[in-house]
Amino acid sequence: MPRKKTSEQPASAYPPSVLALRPVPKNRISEDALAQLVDMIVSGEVKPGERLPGERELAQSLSITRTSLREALRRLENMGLAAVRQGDGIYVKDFRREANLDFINFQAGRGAELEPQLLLGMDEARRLMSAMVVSLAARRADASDIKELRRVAGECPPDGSPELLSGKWDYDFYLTIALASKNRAFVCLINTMKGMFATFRPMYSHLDEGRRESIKDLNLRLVDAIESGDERAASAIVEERMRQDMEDLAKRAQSSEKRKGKTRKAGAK
Amino acid sequence: MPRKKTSEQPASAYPPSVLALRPVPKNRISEDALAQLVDMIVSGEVKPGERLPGERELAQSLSITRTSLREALRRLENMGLAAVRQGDGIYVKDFRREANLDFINFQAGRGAELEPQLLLGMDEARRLMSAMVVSLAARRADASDIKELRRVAGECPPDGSPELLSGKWDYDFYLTIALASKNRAFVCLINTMKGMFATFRPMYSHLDEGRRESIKDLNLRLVDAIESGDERAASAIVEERMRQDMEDLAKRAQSSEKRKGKTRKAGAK
DNA sequence: ATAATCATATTGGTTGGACCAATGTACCAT
DNA sequence: ATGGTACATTGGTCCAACCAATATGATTAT
Repeated sequence: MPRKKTSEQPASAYPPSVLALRPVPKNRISEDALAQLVDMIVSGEVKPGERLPGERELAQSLSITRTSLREALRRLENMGLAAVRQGDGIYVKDFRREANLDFINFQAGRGAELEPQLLLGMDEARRLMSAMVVSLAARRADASDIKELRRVAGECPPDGSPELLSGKWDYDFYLTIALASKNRAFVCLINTMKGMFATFRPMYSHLDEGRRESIKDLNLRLVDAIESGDERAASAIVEERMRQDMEDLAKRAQSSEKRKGKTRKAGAK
Repeated sequence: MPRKKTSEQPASAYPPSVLALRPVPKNRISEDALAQLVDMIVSGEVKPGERLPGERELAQSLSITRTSLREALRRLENMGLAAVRQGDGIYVKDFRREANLDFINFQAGRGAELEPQLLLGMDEARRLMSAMVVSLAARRADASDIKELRRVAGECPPDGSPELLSGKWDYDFYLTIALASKNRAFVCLINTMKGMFATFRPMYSHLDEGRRESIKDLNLRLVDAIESGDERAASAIVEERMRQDMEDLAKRAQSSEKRKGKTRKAGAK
């Protein structure tokens, strides 16, 4: 594609498509390899401290080149799952102790079946951190922030709609809140949690339907609370709703757990 | 190095070295390249939406191979600073809006001079999130957690010692707290914040000296509060100390700001 | 015996260049 | 206008070397 001048690029200018189609997973081969490596570690197939085969052998096992494998390894390192040392080898770390949010992000981003314990932990973290950001936003939001918040909240699609289900919308709303908190670290935090929104929204969508208050109304109420500067009220709105969701989810998970007896392993091999 | 059996590997078995030497930056070339790209973006040398030169040209400019450049690009993508699209090109994203914690982690991890605004935001986030984890730990820590906490806290080196200055020790302590919170997502959070401990501890070390209570004593007091299960008291200890630090830091930053008139730019080029 | 030194095989790090696959552009047919 | 098509450009992958660090074991010095 020969370029001409290509001045700018308005970033995300989505077509007005109404259909809800998955964006088509344009796999990068290193991502697939990475997923396999992660599964191998999380499933316990390889244990902490253990030494993995060399890059050459690993690449061959995965039927890819060292080049691609290395791209995967960089991220594996970054997630805190492995340590790669020149002249030595690739060592598995204890992910229960050393994995970081990039790991969670990766797992949430793809379809990976998460361990129930981790899932509940993520949800709790999401609840507490969201409340925190909301609280800060209530303290610092100025008039233009409120305006923007109300705009985003007003555009919230109806409960159950596919747009909302993608979690993209929750993300947009909370990103706006984070921007209003005037703390860029929290903006980064919300961005890191992006994958989590996509993970949880579909889980709660069932609960949403037939509820007394639509998400849109709830969020508009939240904006009001933020505008009034009442930190406690604002964070309480978030806490309350999310706590309800969590309890419902836990209840359902519990009964579903009972139904199948034991937890399945997610490992590959 | 011919292998034999290599059973396990006790992970970090540091020699009893007393000297405080930097671990020697064993640069991976892709890291250097990455740092340059990040600087280019953060400094505003290239703007959001803008299109970067192709991989081939970019690699040549950096005097590295495409292979190495690509490893850097993967992380640049992961930090939320750029979007790479096959057949199209590499586009700069708006880091103020889309960067995530991996970005902060990277910046904090190296010496990068952080913008004061971001620095204060990070500190506030650190304070709030630490208090949150402590609060949860107070709610859920069991006897063995307390024992481990007390052990780690007891080994805290004296204020001003080089060990403590590295931030590694703060990290260990808070990781133990996170483990006691029984929420693996928070364990991940602490791991993501690891670089921040290394960033802030040296800043506060000046304040530590000549203080009424050593860090060790403070933390032992914190463990007591956690043991008693008093969430409020426990988180209050953290909040109070960190708030003090923040205020002192802000005060100092302010006067230092006044002294030099304007903020320096950290960009390369 | 014990400790220091050295040679070496192994392993990750980097290179250069080739080819595959996706995509924007411009041009053409309808 | 609309839709198709050829093509140049750009990222994605592969391959096969060579460089650099390091664990290991034999050698040598003490």
